[in-house]
Amino acid sequence: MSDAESLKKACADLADAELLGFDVETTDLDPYRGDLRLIQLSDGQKTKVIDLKAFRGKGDLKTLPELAPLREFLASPRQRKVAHNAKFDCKWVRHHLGIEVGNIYDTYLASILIAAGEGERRHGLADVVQVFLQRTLDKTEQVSDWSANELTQSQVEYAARDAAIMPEVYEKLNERIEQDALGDVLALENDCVVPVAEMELNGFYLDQTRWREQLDKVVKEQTRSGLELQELLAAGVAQASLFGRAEINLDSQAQVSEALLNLGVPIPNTTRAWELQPLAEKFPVVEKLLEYRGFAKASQSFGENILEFVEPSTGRIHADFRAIGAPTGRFSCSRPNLQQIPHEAEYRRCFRAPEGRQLVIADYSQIELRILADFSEDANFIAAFESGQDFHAATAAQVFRIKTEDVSEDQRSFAKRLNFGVVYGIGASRFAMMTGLSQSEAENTLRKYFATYPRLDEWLRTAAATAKETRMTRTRSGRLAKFRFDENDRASVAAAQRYAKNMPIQGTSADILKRSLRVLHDDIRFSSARLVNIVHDEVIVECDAADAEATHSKLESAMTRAGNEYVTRVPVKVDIRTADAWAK
DNA sequence: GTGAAGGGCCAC
DNA sequence: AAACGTGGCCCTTCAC
Repeated sequence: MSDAESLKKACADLADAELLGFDVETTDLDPYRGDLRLIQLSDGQKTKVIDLKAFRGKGDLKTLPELAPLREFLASPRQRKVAHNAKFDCKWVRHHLGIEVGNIYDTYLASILIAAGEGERRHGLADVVQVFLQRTLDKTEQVSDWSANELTQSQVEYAARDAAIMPEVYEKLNERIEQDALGDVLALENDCVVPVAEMELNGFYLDQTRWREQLDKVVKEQTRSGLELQELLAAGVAQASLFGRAEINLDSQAQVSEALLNLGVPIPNTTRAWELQPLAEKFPVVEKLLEYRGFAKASQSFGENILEFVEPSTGRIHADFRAIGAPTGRFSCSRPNLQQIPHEAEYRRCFRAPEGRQLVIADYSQIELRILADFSEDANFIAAFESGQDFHAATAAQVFRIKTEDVSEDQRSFAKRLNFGVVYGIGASRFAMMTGLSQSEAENTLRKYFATYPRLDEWLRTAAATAKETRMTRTRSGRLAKFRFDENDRASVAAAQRYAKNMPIQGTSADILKRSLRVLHDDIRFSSARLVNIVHDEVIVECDAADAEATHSKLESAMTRAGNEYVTRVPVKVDIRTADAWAK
């Protein structure tokens, strides 16, 4: 339909439904580039396909009175809107109709939660319909031309079908969600859809001039370093090649390895930085290679490519966040990945607040260790946090049985690396390699560590043992991870056990971050504050300079409250600052 | 030309 | 022989 009267009637027709399939068709994948063409709503019996093309000519869709019934309908929390990858639909409705969709149920996220990290299962709507309804869904019209003046019968039918099937998909999926006790974690995920959709629409402002200045510097350095490296490597190639000096592709590890061999450098199995590092002192060419690699990485991964993601109409970067990017529940981010911007100030200072705005940057302090303390209920581990002192120094004091003020820099460093290693299920050999201790010294230190924290030791052992039996584990929200391993393959058992130790910790951290996004969203509504980036345990909000103080306390409070919902035996600490830019 | 695999490295 | 968890993206290499 495409007129005001029938739109009003359509909304009234569906008003009594508790559950509605919800879908949109658009002329592009990017809401900043294309138009929202169709909105489809269905209770499973009655299906309404609303063509916005006719309304577009009449004014701004955000305020057009004729669309008011639709906007109210979508915003209302009364009907549950069931959509597949609802983030997509929410972004379009938010951007083009100015509406925050109320009461979302995302079957895409539900399907991923049910799969619990198992197998290579796909989660497109057609895949989910196949698995849960044993029916084949034709998606060929998905990529058809949705900008045509007149849509074909086939297009309209396709659009209607996608919405009409959703209530049925919901029934089947939700049955499994209940069976697998995934209701709470799905609610957590559904609550995040709108905050994440808005974060992507908000984008993160990048100072392109600063970025380019930094890039120019790096490229110059890379060129200089590359020439010098070429010089040093040429000596090796000259002997090997009758034609004398040949250009080496410095980005080819095969060519570089060969040249290094010719120079008599005893290269290890790999040419990774941490393997080459010990050789750098003896061989200037290795040192030069490492220097070159640093500049190459910087210019290739954090150069022009990032600038290409700046949306011209906003001057900002609108990255793509996947809510369940990892089976642990962590987000992943791409195009570009704003979660891997180098920590150095030269890069992060380019991500700044525009004129008149400020950034409020908050992160959970040592959240994974606090979660581990909370899980294990180890009195000493908890005490180390409750002391309020430097945590790694406090553990060093406990492990080495000395006063905190007597802890040496070395001892603190050992404690720090142990604390982090433990979260990943580290073994003595890896710890030895990491610290330069001998195997037996490493074993000794680990033994002392676990003697200090007996309940922690116990928790980790139980996690590993249970994993072997049940082949699954959960986070605090009930997020489930299943894993496969071959009982006869010791390496695969060990890998599964490390995962079983780490997943509940990493995953609970993800739960907490997600919860904080929802709490924050509700707290900053109707203010100038906008969520612009998240990095696993960090949240970045941009706001008017005048609102900085209020935003600061709202963010701190939201994150603390979210943390306290999942971590109760250990204090949750949020480090927070207001700044012009992301850099410290 | 396109795509997958592998090495390498950035983040937490 | 041995590897400490989760990602994305760059480049080269190699197959089609």
